[in-house]
Amino acid sequence: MDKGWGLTLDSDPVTNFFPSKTSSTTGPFFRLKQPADMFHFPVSLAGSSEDHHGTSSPSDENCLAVHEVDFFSDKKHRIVDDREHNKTTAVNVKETSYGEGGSASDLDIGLHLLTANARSDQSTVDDGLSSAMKDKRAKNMKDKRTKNELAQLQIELKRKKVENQKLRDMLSHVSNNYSALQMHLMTSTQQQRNRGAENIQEHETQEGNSKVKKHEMILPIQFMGLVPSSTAETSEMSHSSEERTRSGSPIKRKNEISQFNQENSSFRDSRRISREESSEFEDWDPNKVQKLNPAKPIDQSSEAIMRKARVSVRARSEAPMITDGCQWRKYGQKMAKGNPCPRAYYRCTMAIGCPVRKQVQRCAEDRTILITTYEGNHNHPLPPTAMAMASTTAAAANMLLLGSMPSADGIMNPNLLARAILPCSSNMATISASAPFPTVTLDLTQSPNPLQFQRTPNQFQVLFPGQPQNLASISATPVFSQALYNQSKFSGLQLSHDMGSPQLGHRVPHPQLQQPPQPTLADTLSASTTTITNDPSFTAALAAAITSIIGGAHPNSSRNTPNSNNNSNANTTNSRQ
DNA sequence: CGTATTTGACCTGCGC
DNA sequence: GCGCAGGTCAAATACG
Repeated sequence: MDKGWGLTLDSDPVTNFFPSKTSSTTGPFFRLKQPADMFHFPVSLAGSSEDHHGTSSPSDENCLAVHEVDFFSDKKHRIVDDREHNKTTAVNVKETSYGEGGSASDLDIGLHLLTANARSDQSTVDDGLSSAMKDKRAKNMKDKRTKNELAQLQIELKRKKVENQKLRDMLSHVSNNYSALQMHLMTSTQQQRNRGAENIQEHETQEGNSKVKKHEMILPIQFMGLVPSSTAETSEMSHSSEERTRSGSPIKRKNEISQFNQENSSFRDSRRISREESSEFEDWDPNKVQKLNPAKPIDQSSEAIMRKARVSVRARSEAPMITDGCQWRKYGQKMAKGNPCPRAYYRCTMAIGCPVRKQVQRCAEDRTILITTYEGNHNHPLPPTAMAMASTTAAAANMLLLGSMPSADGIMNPNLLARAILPCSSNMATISASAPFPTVTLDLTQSPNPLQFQRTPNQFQVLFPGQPQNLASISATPVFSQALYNQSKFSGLQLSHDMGSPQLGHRVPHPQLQQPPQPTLADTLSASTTTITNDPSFTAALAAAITSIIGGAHPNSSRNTPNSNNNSNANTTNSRQ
């Protein structure tokens, strides 16, 4: 502060100028009022340096260097390079400061010194300047203003980028917290039920209980698809076929085994598989694994079903496929019987060896409806935009898993289960246990105006119980997935229990099966609604979910097709070719 | 030129 | 055993 003056103006929109680095190091001193400005000052300085050098001219040496920097706040700061008492500079300070609405009262003591000095010398200086010099100077000023506007825009751009990055970090953080909280809630609920069940089933062996607990701890993690589960995935892939045979009707078991063997045989073909995938499957052997893991009947069989459980999402979309946040690579297309539209096969490419696949096909009856069928669990973290759909499908798959438990009829009545699971919207979610794989269908085509939700998410609590069409949109949220998951557990198991299950003897009984005070669906709905409405991340999750649904219908969303998304992951799946 | 998509061939299961 | 259908592979092709 020993050689320059700083001044500030709050309402002067005059274009600013930055001093060159040279000037800033040799003499002029910048004084900024607020510490926050110091944070961004280096960025501004860098831009200003270019401006000054780019317009350097003899006259520039006499030109004013007044800089107005619009930082985060609305306050604008003018930095003055006094150019060592140059009188011309002083004149321009006066012109720009007062002539455009600047208030002298806003000036600090430095300005007063400067302007006082300028006023005293103004007449003589102006008299000595030729009109040509004035024009030239005006031109230079204009150029500098333009360039500074550009610099300012660049600064703004940088600032926006920084803010975006911060927001992304925050969103990621919130998502992680949300996931953790969600899982904590789930495990707590499970443990609570376990405690209640343990009071009743005292005859159960300690081993059986440990299996159940392990099972219930594993499922939420995998089903929600919120954490990397490479180990879980590999274990999932190493399920014994024998355990698969315990989990369904003879037909279903046969299909599962054959399908799995088909996969296994193809995966074992070293010519066809990548090293990453082969490492995941090459050692698979039903008998071998059965020997190695003789004491994991529950999670093995459940995960085996999960592997083949499918979640079909029906949504209206003009795009080739809906935007679900994941990256997919198309690996095949086939004409399916009974549908003139081809069925496309996609594989998740967000991580090496991710087993998730999906089929995309247009509805034969209504070409505007896009049917996307998901299969498998992601073995990698998901971006927030993908979390919604992934968790929804995972929860639905879990609904299948628990709903397809063996019963007297092999598999319980799908329609009955669907109505029990989603009593308020049985026409939205349907379950098909027909061969080859159990499939739950989420019909999102009945949502009249999803944007309405985006605008007024608070309506959710009101609309949830009574408006199935909105439930469709809701179902795409992780929260509702949680509700779906819980409901499926309650309903499915309750039905299983009611209908009797002679084959349950082969499995470790679920605590819920023998827990007298079963939560009612109303309780579940109420709890789910409370959870949803109290969840601070719900709005973001809902927005992401809706975006994932709507995005597919947007013409521009086609850029999110595998064509455009797989660039960064191309070597992931292409490496095997 | 690297990567993604296309598309015919191939594999497997299932029904007859 | 044969044909059909679903699913996958991988060479050919397209694309940026």
